[in-house]
Amino acid sequence: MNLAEAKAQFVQTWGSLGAQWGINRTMAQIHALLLVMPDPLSADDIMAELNISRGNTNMNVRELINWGLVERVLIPGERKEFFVAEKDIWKVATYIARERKKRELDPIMKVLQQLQQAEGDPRDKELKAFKDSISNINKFASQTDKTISAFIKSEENWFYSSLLKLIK
Amino acid sequence: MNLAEAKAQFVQTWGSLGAQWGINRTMAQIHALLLVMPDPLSADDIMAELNISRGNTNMNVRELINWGLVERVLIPGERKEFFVAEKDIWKVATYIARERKKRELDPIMKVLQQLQQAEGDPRDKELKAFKDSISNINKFASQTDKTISAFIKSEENWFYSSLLKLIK
DNA sequence: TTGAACTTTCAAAACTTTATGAAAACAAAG
DNA sequence: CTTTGTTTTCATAAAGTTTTGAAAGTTCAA
Repeated sequence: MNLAEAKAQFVQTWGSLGAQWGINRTMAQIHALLLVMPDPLSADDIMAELNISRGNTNMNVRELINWGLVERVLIPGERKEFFVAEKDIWKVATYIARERKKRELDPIMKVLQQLQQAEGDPRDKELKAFKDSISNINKFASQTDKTISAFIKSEENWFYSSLLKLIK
Repeated sequence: MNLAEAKAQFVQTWGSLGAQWGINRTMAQIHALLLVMPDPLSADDIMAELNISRGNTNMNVRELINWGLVERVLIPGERKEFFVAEKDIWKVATYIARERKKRELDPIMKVLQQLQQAEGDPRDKELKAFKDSISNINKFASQTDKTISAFIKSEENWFYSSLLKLIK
């Protein structure tokens, strides 16, 4: 397998992986393409490389920027905008963790809190069983939340401490 | 909020959460319903409770059984089949982890192995950059794989050790 | 101010996934 | 073997998601 083939394979694999997660195929493919390209690409480059429309490119690049996985860069003398992906895979993982926590874990924890307040006769066995189930799920969710927060934080600290070294 | 409302809310929330993951909405709703019901339900119960068709019920229950999240139970004197969900949320988490590892992580690791073999002039800078990227992703994937395996294994051990206590 | 280069939006079309329900298959009881 | 209650399958319908591309919007140099 040569370099071009390998790159294409990577883009395609990352794409179908993304699809299995909540991320859409094109968004994952654009991310893969940028991950594998050392230099910034323009919207036109991405369109040509992946054979997708301008609108599609624009939409998905914007979403990647929202997730913090891709950055706009300006190249002096060029009018177009260019894009690069965060290459440090640990950072990528923490950005994804942060985003998914926000979108998935936080909302369910909120609902679980409410469900614990379910009212009724305290001697009702069914009610008791329900509250127990919810309480267990709640404990699990809190534990998971703490773990993810710690993971995200560890990466942030790493970032700030190296920033500190840099400016000191 | 009374018990019935709380249950309905839980089923609905768990359902939309599942949809954000790879799991489909109905599958997650059936799971939630069984989680919250102390006694086994039949296919007809599920159909009535969630307003879905027989085919849909059958398909999604089967998938839940594949994942190990739900079990068929036979009730003496009844001709129908009944279903119960695993209620221990930690076990649920490990079953899901196991299934997702198998479907998502294992295949990508296989591809990454292959991509490291990409051929070409060893002095080519681009090739070198590509191999470096892949190598980093690979390291990350292995680390993740180990962590998940450890998690799955810890649960298995816990299971076997309590089984042992039980029969001893 | 104009117009060329570029980006963004959005309604409609293409595509993908999921659900339905009638029919087939199966299994227990008579 | 036949009837009856039940589960499974599968072609088709419905719902949901993603993509397209043309039009509107923006920016900037001249």
